[in-house]
This record gives sequence, C-alpha cells and structure tokens, in this order.
Amino acid sequence: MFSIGELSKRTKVKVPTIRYYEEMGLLAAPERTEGNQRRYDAAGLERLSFVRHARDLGFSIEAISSLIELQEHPDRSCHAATEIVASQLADVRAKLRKLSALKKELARMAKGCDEDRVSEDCYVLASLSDHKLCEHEH
Amino acid sequence: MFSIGELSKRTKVKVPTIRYYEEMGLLAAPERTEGNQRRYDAAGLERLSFVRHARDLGFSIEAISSLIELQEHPDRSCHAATEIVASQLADVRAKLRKLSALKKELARMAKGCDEDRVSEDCYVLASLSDHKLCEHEH
DNA sequence: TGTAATGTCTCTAGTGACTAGAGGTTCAAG
DNA sequence: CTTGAACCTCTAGTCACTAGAGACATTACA
Repeated sequence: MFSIGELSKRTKVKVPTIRYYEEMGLLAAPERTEGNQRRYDAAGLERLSFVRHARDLGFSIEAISSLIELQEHPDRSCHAATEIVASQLADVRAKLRKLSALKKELARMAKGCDEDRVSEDCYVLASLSDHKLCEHEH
Repeated sequence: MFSIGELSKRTKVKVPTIRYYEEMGLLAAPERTEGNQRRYDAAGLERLSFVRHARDLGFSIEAISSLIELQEHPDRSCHAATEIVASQLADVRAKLRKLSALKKELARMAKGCDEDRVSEDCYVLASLSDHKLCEHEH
C-alpha cells in the first residue's frame, strides 16, 4: 500500500492529475487511511499505467473509459476496442497530413525572410497577409 | 460597409469567433450603426484574413498579437517575426515526430488484433496494459 | 406603414484535460 | 512531541473557442 505521491513517482503522473482521473471515473476510488488519505495497491498502479499509456497515445478520456469498460468484461468481443484504435489512427494520420503541409509552409516562410529586413518588407508578414503566396492548401 | 454576418461568410470565420478575436485585441473595434451593430470595411476584412490564415498555420493568439504589432510598425526589424515562425516551425516538427511514432504504434495495435477475439485476448488491450510491447518510445 | 423573419447585441457558462493556489489536516522522522 | 512535508477538498484559471438566453435592430415583403 502506498500514497498518491508514491504512485505519482512510479507512474510519472502528477498528483492532481491522478485525482482528476479518479474524478473522471478512469480510476476506482482507492482505500483511505483513517485520516482520509488515498492508499493504492498494485492493481491501482497497473490501472493508472494503462490510462497513462493510452493518454500518451492520444486517446481521449472518453475513449479510455470505453477501453476500460471492455477490459472489465473479458468475455465481450473486442470489436469496439479495434474500432476505437482505428478511429484514433485515422485521427493521427489526418493530423500528420495537416502538419506536414504546415511544416512546408512554415519552412518556406522562415527561409524566405531575411532577418535584416524591415517589417514592411518582411516575407513572413507578407505570406500571412496573402494566402495566394502559399504553395499548399491548408 | 458590411455586417458581421457578411464578414463571416467572406472569411469563413464564425460570427462569435470574430467577436472573440475583437475582444482578444486581434481586430480593431469596428464602426457601429446607430443600432449598435458592427460595420466592417475592406481593412477589417484584410485583417481578419491575416488572423485566420495565421490561426490555420497553428499560431497562438499571443503570437498573432505580436505579428500584428510588428505589422503596425513597418520600420522595425522583422527579426521577431522570423523568430515566431521559427519557434512555430520547431513546434510543428516536434509534433510531427511524436505523431509518426504514435501512428506506427497504433497501426501495429490495429493490425495485431483480430476482431473475432474476445476482449480477454485482445491485443489492443494487452498493448495498452503493457508498455513493453511497444516497439518505439513515446 | 405594418409585421414577420432573420440578424445582431451582450452576457454567462461549457468544452477537454489538466494546472495552480488557498486554507486546512495528517503523516512520518527525529 | 514537534516539525515539516505530504495530503485533503474546493475553487478558479488555462486556450480557443462554442452554445444558449433574452433583448434589440435590420430587412423584405404585403
């Protein structure tokens, strides 16, 4: 049995965030000491690691909720889980596409602008003012 | 001179968002009719296009504020503008790196899981529970 | 000129996923 | 037994909007 601070150290999740996850229903309410402090066990640690890992992968709290529900019913088909992952993957791919277009645009802007120039002639500002200067859609 | 709704149509920025930008100081307070409604001109349209374009490129409102300030002092060096762009670019590059790692991870998870399986044996759930199954850092 | 529909006004509150701080209590070490 | 770190709850703030209420303005048409 260990405290919330200890759990925080082991999982690298901040203390207020752990409490927040509990409030959001991602973590079961743990036992308490007589003085009302949370005490966790191995199961609590594992659960938080799951949540943290999923968050690192970009899953929303809602999605994680669904995944946990599934985990708690080992007899159910994991169809829903694959769907959640697929949708997350589609999301990530879309973001990647958008970001790589942005990267090109920004790199172009950064390269085009000479630092010694005066803001009136700044390529960056011109690019932002006039979308037509862009080579790509966004 | 046109209304906020008209400006919204032309720029594809929603009406409440325009008001929000005004409140944040990104847009100058426009003229008003006798009945207190906003009326914009070409300059207002141009300014909003600038803001919108910068937002599309992922610049924060604060960054846009700085860019606008620069725009309004055409005599200043555009050093600050290039710096803002460079930092935005670094940001985007970092996000890209992270997302592409995530994409690999998610694709692996999605591929590994057979939809007909039962949640107990679900590869997705196993992957999330056990970070060690990951091939990459994140 | 009357009226109805649509547009606009301000203001407050909600979103997601935390983070920060106040003010008070409990725990563990010495 | 005292001290100081860790813990508790609660409220409010972050960012960039979005939604809704309730009231007023404008416009189109009869």
